[in-house]
Amino acid sequence: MKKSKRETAETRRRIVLAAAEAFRRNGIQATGLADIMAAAGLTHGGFYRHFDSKDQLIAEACAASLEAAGDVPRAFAAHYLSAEHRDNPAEGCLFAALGSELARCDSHTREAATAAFLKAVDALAERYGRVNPETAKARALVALSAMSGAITMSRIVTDPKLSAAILRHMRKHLATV
Amino acid sequence: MKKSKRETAETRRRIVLAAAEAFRRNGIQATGLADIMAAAGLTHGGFYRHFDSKDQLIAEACAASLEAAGDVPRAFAAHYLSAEHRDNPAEGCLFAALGSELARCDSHTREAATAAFLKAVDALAERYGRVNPETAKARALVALSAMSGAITMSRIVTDPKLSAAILRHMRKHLATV
DNA sequence: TGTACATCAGTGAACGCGCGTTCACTGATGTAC
DNA sequence: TGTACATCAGTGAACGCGCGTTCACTGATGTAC
Repeated sequence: MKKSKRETAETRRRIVLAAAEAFRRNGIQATGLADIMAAAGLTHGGFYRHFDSKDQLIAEACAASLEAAGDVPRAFAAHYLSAEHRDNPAEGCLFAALGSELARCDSHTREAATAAFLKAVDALAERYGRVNPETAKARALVALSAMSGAITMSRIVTDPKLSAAILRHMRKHLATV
Repeated sequence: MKKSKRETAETRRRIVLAAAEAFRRNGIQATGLADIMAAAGLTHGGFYRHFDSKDQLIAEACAASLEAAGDVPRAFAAHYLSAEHRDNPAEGCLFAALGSELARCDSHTREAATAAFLKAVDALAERYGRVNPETAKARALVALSAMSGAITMSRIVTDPKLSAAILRHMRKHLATV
């Protein structure tokens, strides 16, 4: 059942994207390779034709999640701090979905995360207009950290009103900065 | 080898505290019951004389972590956003250490977390002086979410200077609010 | 207060299970002639 | 262009391992008389 090079590359990509979603939805440790392979429409035996280890997939899946986030869109904070984002971690921000797990990942994964974070910081800083670049970058650092913390807290809390209040007040707060 | 009631209660407490530390240090899923029992100076077989399940221990250990945090001390933000706190998750804030894992825990655990978060919000709000209570509470919500996000980001990032900058800028930012 | 007995905290071995990983095998693909 | 063969993506079963959980057993404790 050998596949063409193009099919092989597509399969590999499918596995990475399935992993990126599953990790954000259920956590890295809680997601088994068999789950991911099944989500990609395969059996788990074939995994090692594409990757050396689960750790390698983790690094690539996280990089893919961060890449998919892309540049910071207009009205970024409003969308980031929405109930929709809170309720759909699988399609949302990696830092919010996996923050504390990410902090314990190996250096490959954390370096990918660092690069993507810096890229997001720069993209956001550019939108701060006519302040000096250092100040803009500092603001962006603060805003991104604060936003990911707010989404995480809004997901932990069991009271829906409190959860909504966390997002609403953080939105207002960042609008005034 | 039956133990006295007092000894039994002390043992139970020791298990909970060992779990609270181990969970924050290594993550909840990554920490085995045998690890915890060994840290408490016991063999793993005795676990079920004290708890019904790992989930029950998770809830109690998280509650203990949150309780140990206690009231919001003076110069709270400066200490919370320190390199020392960043480098010692085992003795630090539960939300920062386990945020994304906590968001996937059962309702018992998340309710304990919610109650403790609200308590911390109120304690911090009181320190905002002469603004009206609602505004103070909103500020406290924002500050606590932002701080936990900043510590988490500072732990993910591999560049020490960037990590320090995240904490420094968040400290400055919250000082001006 | 002293004795006989039921309780139960803790031990250490065992359980089933799911995990990451490996492997023999299949058969379509790509390559060499 | 056609044929023969090596490659290798994917399957499905198996591996060892560590996990949460259970259990028979031990012996000090607390209780009933």
